[in-house]
Formats: sequence, structure tokens, C-alpha cells
Amino acid sequence: MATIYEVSEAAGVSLATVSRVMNGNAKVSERTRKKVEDAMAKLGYQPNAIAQSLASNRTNSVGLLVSELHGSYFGDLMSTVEQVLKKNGKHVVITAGHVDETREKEAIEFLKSRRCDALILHAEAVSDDYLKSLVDGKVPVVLINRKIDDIDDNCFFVDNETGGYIATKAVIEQGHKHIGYVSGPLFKKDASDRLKGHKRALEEAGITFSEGALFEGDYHESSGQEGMQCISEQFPQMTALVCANDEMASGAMTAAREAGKEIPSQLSIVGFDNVLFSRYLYPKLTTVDNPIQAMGEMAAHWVLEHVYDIKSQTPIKHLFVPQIVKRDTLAAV
Amino acid sequence: MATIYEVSEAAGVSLATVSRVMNGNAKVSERTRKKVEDAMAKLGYQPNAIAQSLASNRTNSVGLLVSELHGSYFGDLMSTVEQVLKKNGKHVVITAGHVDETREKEAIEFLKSRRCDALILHAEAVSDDYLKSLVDGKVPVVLINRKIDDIDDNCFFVDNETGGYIATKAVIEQGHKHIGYVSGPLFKKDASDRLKGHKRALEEAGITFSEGALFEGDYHESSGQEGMQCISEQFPQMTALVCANDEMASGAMTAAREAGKEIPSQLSIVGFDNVLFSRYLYPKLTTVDNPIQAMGEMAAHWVLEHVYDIKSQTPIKHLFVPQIVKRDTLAAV
DNA sequence: AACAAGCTTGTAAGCGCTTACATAAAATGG
DNA sequence: CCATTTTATGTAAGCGCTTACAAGCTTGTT
Repeated sequence: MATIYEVSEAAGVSLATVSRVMNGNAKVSERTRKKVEDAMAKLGYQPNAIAQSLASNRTNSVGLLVSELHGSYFGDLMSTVEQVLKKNGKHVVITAGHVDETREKEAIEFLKSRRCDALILHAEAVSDDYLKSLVDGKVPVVLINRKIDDIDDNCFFVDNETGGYIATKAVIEQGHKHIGYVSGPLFKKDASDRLKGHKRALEEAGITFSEGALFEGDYHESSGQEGMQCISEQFPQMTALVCANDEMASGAMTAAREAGKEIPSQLSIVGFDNVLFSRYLYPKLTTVDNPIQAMGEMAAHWVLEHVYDIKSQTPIKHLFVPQIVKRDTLAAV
Repeated sequence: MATIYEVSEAAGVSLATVSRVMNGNAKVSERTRKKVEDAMAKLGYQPNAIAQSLASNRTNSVGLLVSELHGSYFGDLMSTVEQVLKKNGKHVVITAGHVDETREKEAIEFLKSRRCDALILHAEAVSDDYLKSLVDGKVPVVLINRKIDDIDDNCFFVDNETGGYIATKAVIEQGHKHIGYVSGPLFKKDASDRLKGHKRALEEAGITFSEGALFEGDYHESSGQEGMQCISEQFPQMTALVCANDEMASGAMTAAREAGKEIPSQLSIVGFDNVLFSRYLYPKLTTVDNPIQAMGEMAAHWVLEHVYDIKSQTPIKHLFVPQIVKRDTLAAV
């Protein structure tokens, strides 16, 4: 692997000059630029990014923490962030935190130790205080899908309460009165917010919430099945089921079918997130669009603007409002 | 950010000693180790991975190239590779090549410039020769889902021809004689191999292949829909459709339903890959399991063994044989 | 022709670590 | 108790770059 030294020798110029043509910033005469470029090409020279980073204190890479590397939701997030950043010559270093406090912290430490220029975090397990101190630290940090008071400017989040509200509202508008709800794990803020919205919609419509109509799942498909079974036992009059994400909605659909219920004629189902596969389901899932891609894009733009001084045309916005996506699993009672 | 120098000062020892306790390799007395560790804790010292890499010529990170950051197939791959490597203290740097020759090369150059200790590539667009020269280069490289003669030892691949064969065989065994096929883009080796297997199965059963029964798709859902429509026009007697991946199978199912055909009573469908959502589909998709996770695991183990000298218990294997997963979209004619 | 002003290039000091080598201290043996 | 080996620590030279600063060249101007 050729080094800058060999290039400088081959081109008959100093190290500094080679560095200059590499970075294209300082002024170099056409003739020497050409000489250097030829030498680089001849040697197949490839700058050592590690050495560059050490010397310049810039890595041109931003760290991205997600909970998992698989799954539509995170796939969409990673994909969007990478696209925006790559378009501007920056790179993404991705790590997974697996919704575990220790592992999230480790992942963040890793990103910091790699001297990422900025961090984009979808952190679910670490505390607000930890994140606050992180934001107060030296490396710029933004949070996705999390709102923490005092550091609102570093947060990009969707209004989950409203999301839960509109999901249930859509169901109520179809005349349903007996509505089940499969929530996510309630220690998660997004899950409890969505539930709160659900309850508000019920209340507003004069429907009393019943404990038997609620099942606390874990956002995975299987708990949607469980939830479906559990609720239909305790709350057999149910005509509609709202699920806190699409995975669980899919599980619920499977369980409903196994129980001989037709969707949507006998049971309406609404999901949340609008991940890609919700369109593949049969019937196509009515769901609440969670603008994860828009958030990822915003976060990336924030970083470009604040860290690399690359302004984008679109203004930065922090709060995203979810919208209902009506498809085929919701029908009038 | 404290440096090793400040730690050495605080602990009253030399740089070298601090480095030694950090790396835990050389011998350091209990007393000084304690002093250093205390100093580190007090200063909140965090080693600079960039500087470590430059000095040691080791990054402890392996590069992973995938085609996209979203999608079940790549999600599974990234997730598995990360898990195996992280368990052994190594990190993954992920990049996307977007099935484009230039972008794949750029992504690989990026990984090399970051001085990854090894590369795991799911490269689809670059040539065999390019990959061969890469393998002959200095940084260890393994290929996933690609077999290139002469460098078999660096390849982990599934027998796509057999996969195509067993998919079609399964259909034939159910008595079908009029079988459509939606292939992937035929410039891709896996797509053409699967088609080859399909043709072999037909031939073996004495069924003549008809051009009208074939549609060349692009592996995306929409082309499954197109394929379904196109084939049922030109080949209306079709009773079963084999698709070269699950996404297209899902699209085909949608199109079939829109055309009023019931699955599987009027039309059997078989997919390929067995991605996660194939289980969520209704009816649940019969498909060919593509052991992407197993391949990812193997590739990671290969790297651990060859680059980091960490042996695993399971022997390295290069060829993976796909298996049919019978679910609900395949019925007797 | 002499000189200032502007360009272009070179020199050298780091960036924060690792590691071969040298040296000092402790342990061993006769 | 001294010579010899072993063990613990320090010294200093890099790793491959960037970037102040200095120095050398061109110009244009008078």
C-alpha cells in the first residue's frame, strides 16, 4: 500500500503538496497537480483514512445507533440516513444497541472511540439523563424518535400520542364501539404514548376503556397473536383491534384467521408504523404512517448543517405528525 | 478528551506502561496496574481508536458490503454477521453498494481506506476478475452468495441451481404441468442459476418449457405483479407459478387475487429465500430456504479464524444447499 | 533595476497511540 | 554475597497524514 511519502517522491514534490492536491483546498499550480495525480495513479495510491483522521481530527463519518440491524423500521432508517449522508461525501458507521442499556452504552462508546464527527441515535434503553449529558458533551448528537425536555433541538420525534389517537379515531369513525388494543412494552415511551392517545380517543367518543380489551405485547409478531387470542377471550364482543405496530397487527391477523374470523367484515384491524410489508399483507393493512424516513432525513440534514456546515434547502423540523393510511383491514361495523 | 499522556502523568508512569495495561498483553505489576486504572477512571479516559489503529495497524473492524441497508434478506445478513463478530470483540463497518458497479467499487474502496482488517462482501455488480484481484490483494476478503472459480475458499454460496430445481420439483410433485416462472434479472448469476434449475426440473418431468411462461423480473414486488399478469395472458392454462424470490411471489399473490384467482386452490405459488415476512403473508408462502444467516455466520467465523486467529468449533463450509419450506400456497392440481 | 505583493512549494511539528529496545529492579542460584 | 537470569518499566522511533509557518518564485510597478 503506497503512502503519501512514495507519491511525493515519485512526483518530485513534498509531502505537503501531495496532501494539498488530495484535499483540493489550497492552491497548487496546474503543472504540479498533474504530476502528483499521475504519480498517484501510477502507484495506485489510496489515502489512509485512519491517518487522515488522526491528523485532521475529522473522520467524515457519522455514527448511527439503531436497536436492530434487521426489521423494516430500522432498515428504512439506516437506508435513508446513509443516502443523505453519502450524497454529501460523508459515511455512516452503524451499530446496534439491542434495546439493552449496557449494550446501547457500549455501542455509543464505540462510536465515540471511532471519533465519529456526530452521532445519530435511536436509543431506547438508556436514560434521559445519560442522553442529556451526552448532548452536553463534545461530539454533536441528535436523537431519533425520542423527545427529551431541555434538549428539544437535538430531538426528532413523532407525536405518538396523536398517532394512537388517530388510529383509534379512524376505527371509531367506522362505528366501532368494542375496540381492543395490543400495546407495545409500556416501559417504552412510544408505546405508552400511543396507548394514551388510544384512551383519549375512546374517552372523547364516550367509550369506557376496559382492562380486558388491553394486551401488553412486545412489538413482535408472536405477541400480536397472543394479544388477539387473549383479548377475544376476555372481550368477546370486540369488533375492531388496534395494534401498536404493524408486526403485531400481522400476528393478530393470523390469529384472527385461525379463529375463523374474517377481516375486515368480522374484525377490523389497524396497525402502526406503515412499514414496507404492511402493503404485502392480505388484506392490505390500514395503519398509521410513522415518518421514520423523514426523521432520518432530517437528522442527517441537521448533522450536515451543524457539523459540516452544509446547508440544505429544507428547513429543519423536529416534530413529525403521523397520518392514517387507509387500506383494506378497516370496515364499518 | 483525555489522552494517554495525561493518564501516564496522573498515574506517574510512562506512556508505554499505560498502553500495556490497556492492552493487557505485556506484564505489568499489580500495583502499577492499579495506579493506571485509577488514573484512567478518574480522568474518564477513553482510548482513541483511530490512533490505536494507526499505530498498531489493526482496526478490529471488518467491513461488510451489502446491496441495500433495508430489506429482510440484508437485514438478516447484517444482523448475523454483527452478532458473531461482536461476540468476539470485533466491529462491523457496513456499506451499501446498491447493485451498481461504480458504487460497489467505491464502497469497497471506502472499507479499504478505513483499513478494515477483513472484508465480507455481498457484491453483485462487480466482475469476477475484479474480485479475484481483490482476493489476491493484501486484505483478506470473503464473498457471500457468489462462487468464483480459483478462489472457492473465499466463497460462501448457496446452490441456486438446485434451489430452482427443488422449487419446481415440489410443484411438479403436486401434479402441476403448466408452470409459470418469474425470474430475477438474468444478468445476475443467482437468477440465471435458479432458472436453469427450473428448466432441469421441467425437462426431467417431460414438460416442455415455453417462453410465454417465463417473465424476467427485477426481484422487486411490483415485477411479481407484472409477471403474474403477463404470464397469465400468454399462458392462461397455468396452474402454478414459481418465483425467483419472495418479494416477487408476494406481488404475484396480490395480482392473482386481483384477477380473482384463489390461492392455492386455483393457483399455487412458490417463492425463494424464505425471508421473514414470507410467514406473514396470507396464505403463508411455500418457499425455498436460502440460508443467508448460515452463510453470514460462516463468513464471520472464517474471518475470526483466518484474521484474528480465533478458532470456532464448527468446521468451515462453503457450499450451502437450499431446502424447500412447505407452507400454504402450494396445493395439488 | 529594485522591490513589494501575491503565489506556490517546502519544512517540520504534531495527532495519540504501539512496540522494539534499553535499562533498572528483583529474583535465583551457587 | 555476587553473578546471572528474569521481570518490570522507561525511552524513543515510528504509523501516514495535516497544517502552521517559512522560504522561494513570479509578477507588476515605479
